[in-house]
Formats: sequence, C-alpha cells, structure tokens
Amino acid sequence: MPEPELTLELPDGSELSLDQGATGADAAAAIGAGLARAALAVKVDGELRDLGSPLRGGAKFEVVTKDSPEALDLVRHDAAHVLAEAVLELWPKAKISIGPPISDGFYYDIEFPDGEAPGPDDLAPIEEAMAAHIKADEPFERRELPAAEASELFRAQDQDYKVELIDDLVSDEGTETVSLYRNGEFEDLCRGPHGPSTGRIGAFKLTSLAGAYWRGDENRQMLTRVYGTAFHSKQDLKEHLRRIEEAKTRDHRRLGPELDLFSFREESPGMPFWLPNGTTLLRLIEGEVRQQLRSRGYAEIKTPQVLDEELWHRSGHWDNYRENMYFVEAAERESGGERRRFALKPMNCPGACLVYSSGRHSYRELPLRMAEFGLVSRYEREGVLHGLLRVRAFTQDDAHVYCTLEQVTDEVDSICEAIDELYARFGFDDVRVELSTRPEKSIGTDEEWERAEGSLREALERQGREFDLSPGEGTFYGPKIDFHITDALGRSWQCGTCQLDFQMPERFELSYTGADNADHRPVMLHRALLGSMERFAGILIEHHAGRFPLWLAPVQAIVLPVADRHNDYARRVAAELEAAGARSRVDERSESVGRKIRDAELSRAPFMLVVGDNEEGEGAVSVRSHEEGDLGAVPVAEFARSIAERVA
RNA sequence: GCCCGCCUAGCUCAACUGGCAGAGCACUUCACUUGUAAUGAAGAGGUUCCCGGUUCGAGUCCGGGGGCGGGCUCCA
Repeated sequence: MPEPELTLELPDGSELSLDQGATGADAAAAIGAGLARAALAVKVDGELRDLGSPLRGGAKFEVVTKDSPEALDLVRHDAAHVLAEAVLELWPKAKISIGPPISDGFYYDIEFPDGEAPGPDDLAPIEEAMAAHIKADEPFERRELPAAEASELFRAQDQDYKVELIDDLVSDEGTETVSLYRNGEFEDLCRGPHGPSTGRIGAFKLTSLAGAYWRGDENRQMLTRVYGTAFHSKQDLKEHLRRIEEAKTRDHRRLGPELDLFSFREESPGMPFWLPNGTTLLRLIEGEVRQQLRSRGYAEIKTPQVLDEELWHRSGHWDNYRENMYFVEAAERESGGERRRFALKPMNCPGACLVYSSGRHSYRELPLRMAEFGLVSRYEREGVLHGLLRVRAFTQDDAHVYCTLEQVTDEVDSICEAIDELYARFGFDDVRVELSTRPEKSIGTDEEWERAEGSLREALERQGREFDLSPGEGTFYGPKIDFHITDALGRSWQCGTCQLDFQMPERFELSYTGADNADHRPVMLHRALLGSMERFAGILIEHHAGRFPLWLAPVQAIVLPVADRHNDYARRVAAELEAAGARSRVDERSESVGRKIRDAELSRAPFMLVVGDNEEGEGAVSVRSHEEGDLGAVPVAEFARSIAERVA
C-alpha cells in the first residue's frame, strides 16, 4: 500500500505529490535543490507562510525567493527582530513594542530606561551587534502558546507592551493561541512569517531615530522609534541610499533659496517669502489655471482676508475648525464700545457665499461658477510644518459652483476634465482618484450625506474612471473627490479636490428663483485644481530638480557679454527677447566668461547667450543650452522666434 | 503639542578638556577686459538665536524660551 499523498498545484499549473506531513521546505526540495537553497518562505493559496509550516493537500503552492515581491518585507521583518535582539542585549531593561516592515525599510518602537535613550551616535554599536547576529546565522524558530501562557511569559520579562498586545488580541479578537519566533537568545511575539535564518538578511542599515507614541496615541507613552532598512544585496542598499541622496539634492527647501525662488524667515514660521523668480513661477502656474477658468465658464472674484467672527459661527467653522484658525482684533474699540473680533479666513467658501447672496439669482444663471485665488491662513501645529508642502498660509486655486443637484454630474465631469488637461500641461499624466465619505465630526443629516455621496460616485462611474474609496475621510460639510499625481521620484501628492456641499447653502440661506417663480436652494461644489499654488510650486521644483522646462523657467535666457564694452549690445538683445515674450536678464559683472557661464549654469537657466565682438558685428548671439551645451551662433531675431515657438 | 538632533558673518562650516571668535563663498573697492563651469588683490561684515544661571572667565556647562531638521500605527 502506498503512503497517503498530498498534492499541490504549482504556479506553472503542474502538480506536485508529496508525503503527508511534508513542509514548505520539503516541497521546495522536491522541485529542485537550487530552489530549496534560495527559498525564503512559501505561499500557500496566496498566503505567506514559513518554510517549516506543514502543507495541506490541494493548495496552490509557490516558493518565495528573493526575487518575489513579498521577499523584501520578509527580510525587513527579520531585520526588525534582529534589531530588537541587539537592543535588548545592549539595554537589557529596554521594553520592546512593535517592529513591522514598512514601505522602504522597517522600524522597532522601544521604551528605553530613563535617561538611556540612544542618540544618533548609538546607532553604530547597535548595527555592530546586529551584524554579529546576522553572521551567526541564527535560525528563526516558531512555536505556539496559549495566550495566557504567553502573556505570563512576557510579564515575567517585564515586557509590558507585549503583555498589552496579547491581552488586546484576546479581548478584541478572541485569540486563543499566539505564535512566538525565536532567533538566538531572543524570542518575540510575532504573527510571522519569517525567513529561515538571520543570515538571509543580505544588507541592512539603521537610518534614523524618532519619537513615536505607543499605538499612535498622543496621550500615551512616547517610545523611541529606531528606523532601518534592509535589502537582499549590498548593491540594492547602496542604490537605495543613492536615491535618498538624489532626493536631498532635489529638496525644494534647499533649491528654493539656491535658485532665489523663496525663503523662510523666523519672523513668520510656515509662511514663505516669495522672491522675484519664485513669484514669476507662481504667476506662470496661475496663468495655466486661468486658461481653464476662461474655457470653462468661470468668473473670477476676490473676497476679504479678514471676516467677522460671527460669520464663522454661521458657516460651522467655529464648531469644526476653530483650532486651526487665527483670530484678530482691531486696536481701537468700535462705537459700540466692543472690540470687534475677526478671523483670518482658513477657507474661501463663506466669503464666496456672501458674494452669491449679495444679489438675486435666477435658475437661468445656473450653474454659476465663481473662482478665487484666495489666500487662506490655517494654524498648523509647530512640528508638522514642512517647507512649502505644509504651511500656515497658502493660495488656493479655489472655485465654487452653485447649481442644482441634477447639474452636479456634468459639473464634476468638467472639473475632472480640467484637472486632466492642467496636470498634463505640467507633465503629470497618471492621476489617481479617491472618493472620501462622511467623517465622524460632520454636519448634516444621513439622508443628505447619502445623496451627496451618491451623486459624486455616479459622476465618477459615468466617466468610467477608476477610483479608490476612503471611508470617513470627507470634510465636515460634505463628501469629496481627491486627485493625486505621481512625481519623477515616484512619490504621490494630493492636489486637486472636488467637494459637494449641501450645508453651506443652507446655513447662508442661498436661493435662486426657479421657472415656477418660487425660491429654491442651490447645491454648492467646492473645487481646487492644484490645491495650494505654493505647494504645487514646491512639487514642481522637486519633480524637475530645479531644471524647469523652458516655458516655466523664471529666467529663460541669461545674456553674457564677453567684455564690458558688450554690455550695451547685451541689453539690446535682452530687450528684443523681452519684446518677443521671453524672460531674460544680463550678467553685467566684470567677470570672465567662464565665471559667468558657471553661475548661469548653477542658476539652471535653460539658455545662455554669449555676446562679444563677433556677435555684435552680425546681430547674433552664441547659444549655449543647459541641456545640450554650445549650439553656435544664430541671429537674435531667429533665437527670439525659436523661444516663442518652443513655449507656445 | 511630544521625542531625538541642530542653531557661530548673507551662505557653508571651523574654534582640543571652559581661556583674545576664524576660513571659503557671497558682498564692497581697485586692477584686469576676459570666448563656453570659479582672474587677482584689498576691505567691510558678529549681541556665537533670545533670556537667566554657574564661573576669575561661557560659542562651549545648567535652566527656560524661539526657530529649523527627522519623526509621532504602513499596528503581534
């Protein structure tokens, strides 16, 4: 009688028969010795498992090697365990909490004894201890324990966070047994899976330290988070570190001052000062948005910066947004004897509603579209500010559309189209769309929210767009559609937004006269195409690494006189370029040509125009391109024309 | 707000354990008049982020404040 067998289905569709009780490692060995050596884990019916886990018949089976997409997370999770192992060796009294793999590395949150928290210099000794455990090639060994027993085990070691984790698993999920993984002397509570041994961690590095609240709750203990990253090979790690360096050289906070675009000052944290070059960039971006406004029937308005506090009570911002608002008071008492209190607008919508309600409206005017480049001020907690990407004052390319519920779908269509066109103009082609629904803190009835969410969803579905759903991420006054772009480094940024609002028209008692000569309530769409103009500028700076395409470059051409006697001619060239619509300036310093070229290159101007005796004699410029180097002499008029053509 | 680190000339950074605050770049002046990535010389430039303390003496040590940077669930 043959032994009973179990049969697995392999990725190529073939079948593999094994003895009962075979493990993942056995299966890998049966396929091939090389594969067995390369195996890190296995996938059974799509679920990642240890090599040592027993198999069941009929399952889809796959061996995970370092070429598998899941392998990196596995190795990083292994590295997190080794990190905890090393830390406990160096700080036996440390308490460990959780240590997951993350998108480009791993971390472990640890409570160090009072006064013993590591500084940046302490990372090297931890790395050394980790390297020793990796060299020792300690196998990962799994065992399962009843939850109560595991809880007792960790309690005996004073590992309070592990005890809390187990107790929560029992009470929240009814867990009865938990798994533990051991490597060397160290044993951690862990769901797994893990690779076969620590020696399979190809290359790792600890990258930084940070504070992190236990379970992300700011009322709880602050732990020390040790960040690291791990790869299969030293080359991969090196490449990763190189990419981080590359991102640093593109950092807009560094390029901004370097290219004279903007600067930050202590006198106004989180609020940028825009220099002439940066202001030019903002105007160019604004020009693109205005084109969308013109072609899509938007009128432009401008509303005040400072509005009576009462308005914000009416709008609901007082109850829902107060902690993010700035309040101001006049120096003098007004005639009533009171100092009137005002708020700096954190959003443009209440002002826009006042514009709407300052006249009567007919159904024939709808949809009524009003845009505003509105400067909004929002108090952001210190510590979250980040260059242009997280600020306390910024300009929204905002607009509000007043229409009927039936018109919403068409309006959303038009907004999506505008976003596609605008983003494409800036070179962003893949747009990710996200629909966010009712958050906990919100105003309005269930029925209104249902209708609002329904009509946005309908618009997206009608366009046949793919979108992600973010439950509970809507604004307090309505659901929204967000638009995300991906930059040259593969990072995703939320820019555009389209929000449906039944509340504001209600609160401001907005109305229009219908065909039936009765008053009706319009619905309101809030939308921004780029979101924050300044933030978008920051994204563009990093996307292009400061080397803007010709049409966006604040200075498109720098004219470089060879000697002082050519300055007059250089100025005439610049004037001719300006007349043709090109932005240029002249470097009139008494410096060598080499020097002027170097400085012009560093400023990343797309073109440098060298003018000396030869050029002046022929009415020409010698063109040097930032991208292509020396291009030779051309007549000034011809160069001016070619710039105009390339920008159009 | 909280954890860790940082703050010295406009910028980038020096100044051993507490002992006269420095360099390069930028700036100003002068000379050079330059042909595709840094011409030379001289000069000027400081409350060492702010307030307080320790000390004969503080950029340095201690306390408080400000600003900047990395972070603050991608859940065993």
